[in-house]
Amino acid sequence: MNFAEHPFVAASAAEDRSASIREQLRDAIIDRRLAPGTKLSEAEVGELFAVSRTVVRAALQMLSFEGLVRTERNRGAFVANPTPEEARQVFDSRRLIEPAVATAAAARITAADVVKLRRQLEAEDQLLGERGALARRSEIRTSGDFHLLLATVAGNGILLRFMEELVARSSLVIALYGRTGASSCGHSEHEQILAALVDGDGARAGELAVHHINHIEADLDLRDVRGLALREALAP
Amino acid sequence: MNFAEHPFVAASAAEDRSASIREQLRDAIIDRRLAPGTKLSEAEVGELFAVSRTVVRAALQMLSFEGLVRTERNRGAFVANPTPEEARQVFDSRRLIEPAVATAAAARITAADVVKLRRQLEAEDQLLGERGALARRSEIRTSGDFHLLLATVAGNGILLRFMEELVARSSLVIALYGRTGASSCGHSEHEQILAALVDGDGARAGELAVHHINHIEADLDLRDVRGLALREALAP
DNA sequence: CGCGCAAAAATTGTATGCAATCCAGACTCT
DNA sequence: AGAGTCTGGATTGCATACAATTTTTGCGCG
Repeated sequence: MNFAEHPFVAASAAEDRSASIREQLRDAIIDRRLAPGTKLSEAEVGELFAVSRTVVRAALQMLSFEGLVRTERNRGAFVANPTPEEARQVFDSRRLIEPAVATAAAARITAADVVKLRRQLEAEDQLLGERGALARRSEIRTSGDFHLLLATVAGNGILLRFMEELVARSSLVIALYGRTGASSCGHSEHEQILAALVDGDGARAGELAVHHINHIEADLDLRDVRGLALREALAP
Repeated sequence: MNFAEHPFVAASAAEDRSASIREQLRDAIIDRRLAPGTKLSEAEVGELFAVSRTVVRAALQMLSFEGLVRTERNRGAFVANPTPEEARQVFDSRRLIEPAVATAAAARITAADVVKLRRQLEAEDQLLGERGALARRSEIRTSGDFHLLLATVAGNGILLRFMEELVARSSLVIALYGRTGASSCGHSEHEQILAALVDGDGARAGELAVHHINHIEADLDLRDVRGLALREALAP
């Protein structure tokens, strides 16, 4: 039952399959097709992607480093289930890093960058118009891509990688604790940030970024309500 | 709540051998017993630690994520050889994160923390007194531990992990580009920062942290002089 | 003497087998 | 019945075997 032509795959080429699996799993986690706490059995994942456990393990290790899965020795890997405290730390970190990223981006942005960013905003717009849970999920991920694009423009590869992790974890947090997924990442705020960037107004871009993050976090319900942590998850 | 002490420690190295190997390799890289560009052959490392290539690969993958080794597909893993540009990015990132860490630490520091930090400073003092290249190397690493301790006190696990990576890469950069390894991490500045912390003066602690990083970077020689990049390394 | 070029050697990428560990459920004893 | 214990099955951790790829070596030729 290992038929190669599976729905996914197709994505990147045959080379570096563990990276490909990592990305697909990450996407699935981020838009919550995989619920937090879900067990990611090596054999099962391997069968799904038609690879051996070896490469699955590599992918899971990467995701573990990113904080998207939690691994327990001799027990396996599970989709991360961030606590409210961890969620706060994620947003604290973003509040620290993103304004600096925005400011740096303002100083380095090029016309080509602007084009890319506008395209990104259009993609958001489109999803915003659509209805349905699937669109909501894609919206969260797409919205995160805007922030990553910004970090790319900023030109600091290390901060970009940090941002990748933070954005991914944010998506997970939003999916978990978000009240109105819709306004999760106010679209107009992205536009305002972009406007500040093209004006070359780094300071304003930074401020807007902070406000933006505050708004996102304000939409979360981070009350400690984990009384029923008897079993982290119940879906095998 | 199985929240293992993340910072260093590593508990007993007996279990999880890949983590143990990762730490030993990291230490070796940081104090430059392993020169940048050195090839880390899986078989060789495995023989050295008496484990199979499987666990070596896991360790190398982790180090690759940390930016301490660079892996090329089908070619292997090499000790990272950061460019001046990467070095600047490391310090830019630290200038961004560390003041916030210091400020947060000032707000949360406890008496027990102060004791730990003082002990750390004493260890630095001792190494500062010793002569020899080995002491210099240990000094760089120990000095970094002060910063990590600070990040632990700050209480944000995510930023702590970022700091771990940044400090490790800094050590590598200092070893590579440092002029006077001795003053690489002015000891008195650590003391000043600690003093600000016990005063509860977060703002001052933050400022001192920035100055401190500036001093470290000022001691580097980051001119682009990589003309002889014919072979990244010559020591097999 | 240097320059391609092909085969061998070495090294990494992946799959698979085995031992150790964990979990679920049946069983026993009180 | 309830609590503890034991055993069977499943899953992970690790080592090893094999395939794919790169690097080196050896050789003939200009």
